[in-house]
Amino acid sequence: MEAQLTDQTEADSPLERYLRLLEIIAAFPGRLALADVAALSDLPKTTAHRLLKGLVKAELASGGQGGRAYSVGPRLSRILHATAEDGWLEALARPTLAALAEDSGEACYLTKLVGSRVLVAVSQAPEVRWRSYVQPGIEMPPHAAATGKAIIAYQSEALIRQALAAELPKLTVNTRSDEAWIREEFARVRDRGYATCVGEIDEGLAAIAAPVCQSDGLVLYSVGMTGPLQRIMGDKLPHHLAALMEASRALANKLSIGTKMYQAAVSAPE
Amino acid sequence: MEAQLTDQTEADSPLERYLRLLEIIAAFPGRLALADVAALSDLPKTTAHRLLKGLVKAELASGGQGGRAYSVGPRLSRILHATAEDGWLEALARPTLAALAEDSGEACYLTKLVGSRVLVAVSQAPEVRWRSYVQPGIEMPPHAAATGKAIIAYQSEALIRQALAAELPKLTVNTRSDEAWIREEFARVRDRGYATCVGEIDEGLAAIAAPVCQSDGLVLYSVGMTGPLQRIMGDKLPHHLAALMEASRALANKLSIGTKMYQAAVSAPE
DNA sequence: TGACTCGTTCCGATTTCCGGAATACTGTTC
DNA sequence: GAACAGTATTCCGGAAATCGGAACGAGTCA
Repeated sequence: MEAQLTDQTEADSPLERYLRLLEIIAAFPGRLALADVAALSDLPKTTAHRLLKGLVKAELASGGQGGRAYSVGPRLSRILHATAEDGWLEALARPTLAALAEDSGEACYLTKLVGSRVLVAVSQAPEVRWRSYVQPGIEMPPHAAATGKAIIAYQSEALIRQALAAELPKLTVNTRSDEAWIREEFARVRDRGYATCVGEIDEGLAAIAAPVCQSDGLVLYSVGMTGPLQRIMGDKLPHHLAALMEASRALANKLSIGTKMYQAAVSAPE
Repeated sequence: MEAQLTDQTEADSPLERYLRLLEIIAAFPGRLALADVAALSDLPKTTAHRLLKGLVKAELASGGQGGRAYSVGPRLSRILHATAEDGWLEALARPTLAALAEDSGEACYLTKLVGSRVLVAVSQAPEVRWRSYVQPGIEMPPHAAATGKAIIAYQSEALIRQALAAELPKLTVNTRSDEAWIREEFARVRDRGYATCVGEIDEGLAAIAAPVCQSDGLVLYSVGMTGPLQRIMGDKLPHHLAALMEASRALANKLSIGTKMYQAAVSAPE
């Protein structure tokens, strides 16, 4: 072997190999087959195949099976988004949330996906009066909360399973904890484009929520509105829904630019 | 053999463990010590320590040594930036590049770091006439091109070594391929804040380039200007350099908005 | 000083990874 | 339809990495 030059290269751990492959498919997203990856990485086809399968299973890469065109999976984005201290997010989302809260007179908030959990990132109560307020940082149950459903329903099967593996408490008589129903509910959410919560967390409270879709189709955030059941689900529901969907679109626009700038800037040199 | 039911016990491969740790430190950046990570991940201290060291060595995480506060490293950002279609980048950079090209009358372009290679992301020729045009997507050699030097000179030792491990062809009589000289050149680049290429790629061509520095020091892009040697390196060089540095600052500003919000939010109590 | 916690190193048992050889699955050509 | 090229995928013995309990230095508080 001509191992003169490769000799000085540092230890080639399995982790390093995974990352090298990931960088290769990241450089040419969606246009590399197994043979290409193997050639570019100087690895035997067999080894490249095994490593790629590992990357796909970990959701770091996607494609592979039959489609034979690998690209970067959703997990990287999820990790980087989870790092965000919510300062910049707040600055971008606050105006939209404030307008939504003012228009509806209800509490509105933005949630984000952290691992397989859904946390409140930014919260905004309407000016009018103290009605309700959603504390930033609290966790939204994926099977009951509108914002929880609105995010989890759009995730990969692996992440959905992970989310549903957690304890799913029956909070009220309306709460459904059986997986079959929850999956049907997720299908309804995807079908309608928004999620609801009708007395499933608190008997008198309802909520509606919409996913915030990135340009690449990933859903890492959702925007929600909550209040007394009659006020949310009454005559004004169509109006609330229209405003919510409009807010979702506006946020998608801002966040898709803001997150990319944030990703460029995050991480510390030393 | 028939392990259909054991299917639900997710395989806990080493890669999966690495990622779980990474997600944990991503969720609480800069405030977790080893013991915390071990507790949150349900792993023995020893194992957590070993895995974290692996993450740090791979530049997926940073911190660790003594500082006892882990956070997400620069590598994830690099990978995600490599995958990003350059649409948003183009929208942000095009006006600045156009102004620079118009002012100088030369071809100007923005390059980005992809793995350990430097590729042209956005290119802009001056209106005046056909002079030269740099094709987006082509690779810039790290030892000869001004834009290559301007990015690689600011990277970590590991990435510099990786970049210089590639073949460094002697393109003209002026090209230097010996590592000692290249590292001195990188030091000069860091010292002056810009890079040059004087007939090192084509005998009659010269180029100048400046890194686009994020406010935290990370360099993922550089902006360059190229043209005939006499026109670039002649009397107008000071003017070109000033315009280039100004363009670099303008681009850095656009890309760093996220960081400033982040820092404002982080400078909190405790 | 002693008790405590922290990060770190050591090392045998265990597990995973490695990659050549062989196999299965396409779609194309004659 | 048979032969063929080009894929992706499985098999499996040898090699190498990982695992984590035990033990070690360094710092801290009482």
